[in-house]
Amino acid sequence: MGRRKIKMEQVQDTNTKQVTFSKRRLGLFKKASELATLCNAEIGIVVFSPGNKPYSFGKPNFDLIAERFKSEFEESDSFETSSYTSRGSRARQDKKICKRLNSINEEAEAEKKHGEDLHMWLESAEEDRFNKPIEEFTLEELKEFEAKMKRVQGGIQINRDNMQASSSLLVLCNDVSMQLCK
Amino acid sequence: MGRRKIKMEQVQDTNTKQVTFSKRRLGLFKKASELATLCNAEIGIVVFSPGNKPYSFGKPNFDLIAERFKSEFEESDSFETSSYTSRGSRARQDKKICKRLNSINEEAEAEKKHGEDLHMWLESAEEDRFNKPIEEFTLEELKEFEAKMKRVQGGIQINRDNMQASSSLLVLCNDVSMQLCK
DNA sequence: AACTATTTATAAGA
DNA sequence: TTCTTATAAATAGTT
Repeated sequence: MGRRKIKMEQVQDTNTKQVTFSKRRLGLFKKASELATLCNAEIGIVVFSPGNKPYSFGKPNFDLIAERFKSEFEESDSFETSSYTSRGSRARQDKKICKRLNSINEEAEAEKKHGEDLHMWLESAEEDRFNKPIEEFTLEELKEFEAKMKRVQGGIQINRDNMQASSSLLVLCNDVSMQLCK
Repeated sequence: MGRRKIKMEQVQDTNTKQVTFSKRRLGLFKKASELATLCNAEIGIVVFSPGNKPYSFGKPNFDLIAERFKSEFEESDSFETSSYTSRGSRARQDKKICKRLNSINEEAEAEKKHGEDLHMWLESAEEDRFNKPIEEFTLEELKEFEAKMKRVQGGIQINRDNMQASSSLLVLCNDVSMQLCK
């Protein structure tokens, strides 16, 4: 997409890489915004630059949720009025949310679980559904699958609403990290 | 970017919107993949379709992205916090989330939704647009897995990144909701 | 699912 | 860094 076609590999020249990152990050966010608008979709993106600076994007309902969180935080710190103090307070709250997510991650011991997920999935797929398209899985089969997932992971529930809630937290973190690092 | 320029507003026709979503979500993920490759950047994306189906993308994987949140916030926050005050605030947040989760959790639809969500998750593994070198699993494991999935569904190719992202997200969601609502 | 006419993104260059 | 522009890439409407 430019004067020349480029290889899909890490750009070697540091400066060029930085320029490419800036341009493409903006492009990506624009695409995300369009997707959200055109399709009424909810999107959250986090990007860490090669220099490890975080950038994020979120649209649109998650922003509202994030706003709610912010309001709550500010409410709880109503005795502090200077913007400096407020920011400190915000940061503390933000940290707590992310710490919670993090501790969850540690507890999960992600690497191991991934392996177990894979094996579980394999087992489930193996049973008797050889030529069945995914659309034909019955609710019973799906429930059985879920039961197996639970055994492996000790209680996973695949629930859309929970996912949304969690995503809200993640996106809130994104939003926060963007502000902190602006 | 097509036969005609379109207005940046929600697409009205349901079918067209679905097609647009599919095309653009893939485009977005491809862009994200390129950005990650070219600039050695880390990226995480969560997208909910208009039908609330979750899709995600992560490179190198979702866990690492989440991990990055943690370190960023610990670096940015050197304040000590009164646990009393934060607990009050935290509790309010928790309550809000619980309320939200509960309100959405309608008994009548529960079973159906559950089945649909499982279905979604299975579907999310179908794409193979962004293959990456294997890190967490051995090549043998992946090949075996892929072979089995193909037998089951007649040609599914697993996207490791997407699967990991989905898996991680599920783990996060589950644990978050458990902590918040119990 | 494919296919193009067009629009959009962007690699180099200024 | 910001703007310009030639070209690659994405995609809206079509088949």
